[in-house]
Amino acid sequence: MSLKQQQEWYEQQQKMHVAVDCIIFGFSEGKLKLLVFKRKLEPLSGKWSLLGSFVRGDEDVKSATGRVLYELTGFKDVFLKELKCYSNVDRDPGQRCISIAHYALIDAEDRTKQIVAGHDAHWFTINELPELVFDHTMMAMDALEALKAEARRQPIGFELLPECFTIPQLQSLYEAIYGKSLDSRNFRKKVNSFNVLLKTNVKDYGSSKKGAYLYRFDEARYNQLVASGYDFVL
Amino acid sequence: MSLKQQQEWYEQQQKMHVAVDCIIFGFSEGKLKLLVFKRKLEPLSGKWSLLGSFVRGDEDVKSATGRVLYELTGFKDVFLKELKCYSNVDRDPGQRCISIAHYALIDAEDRTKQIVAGHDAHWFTINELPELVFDHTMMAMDALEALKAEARRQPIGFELLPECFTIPQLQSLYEAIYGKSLDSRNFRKKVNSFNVLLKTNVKDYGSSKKGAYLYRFDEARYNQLVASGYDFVL
DNA sequence: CCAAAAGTGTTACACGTACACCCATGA
DNA sequence: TCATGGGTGTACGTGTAACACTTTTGG
Repeated sequence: MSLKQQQEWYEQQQKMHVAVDCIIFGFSEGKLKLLVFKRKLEPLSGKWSLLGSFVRGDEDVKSATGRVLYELTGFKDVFLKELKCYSNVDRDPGQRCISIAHYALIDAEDRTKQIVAGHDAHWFTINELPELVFDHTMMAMDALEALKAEARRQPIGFELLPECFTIPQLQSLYEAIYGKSLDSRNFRKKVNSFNVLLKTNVKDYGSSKKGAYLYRFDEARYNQLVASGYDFVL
Repeated sequence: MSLKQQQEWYEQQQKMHVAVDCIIFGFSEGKLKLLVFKRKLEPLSGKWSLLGSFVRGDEDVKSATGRVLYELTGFKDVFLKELKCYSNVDRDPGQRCISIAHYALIDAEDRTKQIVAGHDAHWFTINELPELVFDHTMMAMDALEALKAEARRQPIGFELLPECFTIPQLQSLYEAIYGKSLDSRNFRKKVNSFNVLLKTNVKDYGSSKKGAYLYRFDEARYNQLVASGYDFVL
């Protein structure tokens, strides 16, 4: 096949819109939450929707997700993991459009409140999600499953917490992810066995009179654990 | 935003070619293998390549993968699992083109020999792979990692074997996937504990004088195990 | 009778899991 | 002083991993 023929053949093939959608997980008030936005485009303008965008000609899919996440939340270097490609022929009533979904883990407490207000966005607890446009509800369910599965392979829980956190906070995060309560003694034992926590001398009195010690985590050791594929079952 | 504006906006967005590629795993002669094809298109015509195709307007991504797999190998209802979306801007020197890769598990012994000959294809042992076009080598490496990870979650090993197989065959398959040797007593104990094997009275004398009993697996029990998310660590 | 692969049990150790009480503090 | 959440140790059972010998049969 000549180069010209090849170019013609490429042209014959149907092109498609390629979008990205992002399931944004956060953790606040002891609950696992999802950040969803009021859609600004027809069709279904005004309905709740995941964060999304079309992929530009000069960026790859993950960059596109990172870009739109940055544009709307100001967060950079967010934990982003590819979930799945959604490609049903009629998933978008506008035009043929496939979407590659990623999920993101961010610290919801932090600066997000203003951002949320400024973009018609809202944090919903995962089991109180409103109806979402298109196949976004499916994406959210799939992402939750993936998060559960991933939580036992990697210590991703930390991505959802602020820099300093208490053990009870960490435990309640894992309880929220797994949807069941854990024994605090066994939890501490396990977490300590990984040697990824650095105890500070500071106590957090936010949720008890006695106060709980704040920890930060040991990045080096943490990355080492992730790289070695350690199993993080809690 | 009006419907017209929305349509215009959709149109402004760059469309892309959307392709699928398929990493086809097989198991024969005690080795884990990959089926690769001589590329028939410029650029890089004649080089080794994974099985691929463009996605048509009337099919989703997984269907497209299934279709091209069927067209070239005649296999239907193959185990297919989405791997990852490859979307580097310059991954295809022809045009901007993203590709969603799946991996497939098929019984390599079976009917594939004629097919292979008829399509300029070849089974390569995974650690003797030739150079592949574009980012296909990366896809193959990623697929192997994913297969290893998946093998401990689901009893996918069976997909790669003929209907009847011996325990030593099954063991050597897992040894090939994990890249290490396993203790035969522990292996049998573990496999038996799943109750997915049905012993036949037939022996296979292909690899020993004594002969090894052939087993088939219990579909019902197998599907039940997969559904319950049982951990299949060997 | 020998080589080559199939098949079979037991033991030690690690890890997961269940479980109850004291501590520190603010109200 | 009491209510609330933080923090600690032990005992038991399950599952994993290490280990060697007998059986069958074709050449």
